[in-house]
Amino acid sequence: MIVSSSSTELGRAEWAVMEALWKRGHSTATELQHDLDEVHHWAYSTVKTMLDRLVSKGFVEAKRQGNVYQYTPKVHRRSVVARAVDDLFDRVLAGSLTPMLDRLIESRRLSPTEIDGLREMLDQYSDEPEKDR
Amino acid sequence: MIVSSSSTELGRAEWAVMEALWKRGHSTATELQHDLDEVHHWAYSTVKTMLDRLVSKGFVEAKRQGNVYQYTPKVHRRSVVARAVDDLFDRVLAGSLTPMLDRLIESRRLSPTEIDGLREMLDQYSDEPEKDR
DNA sequence: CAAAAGCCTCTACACTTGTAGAGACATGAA
DNA sequence: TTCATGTCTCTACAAGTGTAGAGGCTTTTG
Repeated sequence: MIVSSSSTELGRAEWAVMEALWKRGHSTATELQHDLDEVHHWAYSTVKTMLDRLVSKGFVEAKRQGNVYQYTPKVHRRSVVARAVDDLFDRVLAGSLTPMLDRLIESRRLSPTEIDGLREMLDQYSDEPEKDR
Repeated sequence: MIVSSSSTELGRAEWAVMEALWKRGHSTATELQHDLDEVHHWAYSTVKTMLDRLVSKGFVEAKRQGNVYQYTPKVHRRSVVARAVDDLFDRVLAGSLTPMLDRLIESRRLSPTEIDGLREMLDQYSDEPEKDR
């Protein structure tokens, strides 16, 4: 097959597929399609296309096993999330962070536990020497 | 002119134009094009297209003054940022926030001042009663 | 007035993303 | 062996996004 592209970004649907794949660790297209079917009613070929695109973007690895492909994430969720966050910064916030943090707080998305965790991180962070910028 | 679309999301270039417009408060296409020219070498018509798309998306208002259009933001930066942040959450983080905060810290994007600010916000936040979820 | 300059409108095109149908191949069951 | 079933490959298409050229009106200027 010849699907080719190479952007670094994932669309919504692609994310959903990645999430499903991360959840399973590795999987076939059919399995994923079933998993995803609970939420998104995508045809097999839709999921397959997504997977193949993810492969050409380097997020997923495909190994043929007999006549079936096993797909495996090639990247950790952490790092992809990191990229997405960075992306939002560069793209949207362009340097000014506080509006975002502000928003985090405002929208009540932080659980008390998360707040504590964040406090710890902050403490830790301000102890450490500053790296760049 | 008949450019029509209506998604709620802004692409990179659209963001850049919005930023430039917010900075000025209101502006003509030509002015914006000049402003943006320092970073992005966009043709006049490129900027104009962006503006018109932003208008049909409801982010910007266009008023004809004589033979020239004055463009004005119809939405506050805050709220658009908020939307973008929410979007990233729903799309990417799907509930688990800490990786994101983690990332914030990790990437050294927080200035000491911001950290202090954040501390304050956290304090304030944990005093307030919890709203939903 | 004629030419230049400035801003506008139209139109277009390539790439990305979401979504999927149609037909091909293989493999197990009748 | 033939058929059904599972899986794959190819192809396509619409909407969204980045990018811009070409040509048209109007206002300024020589």
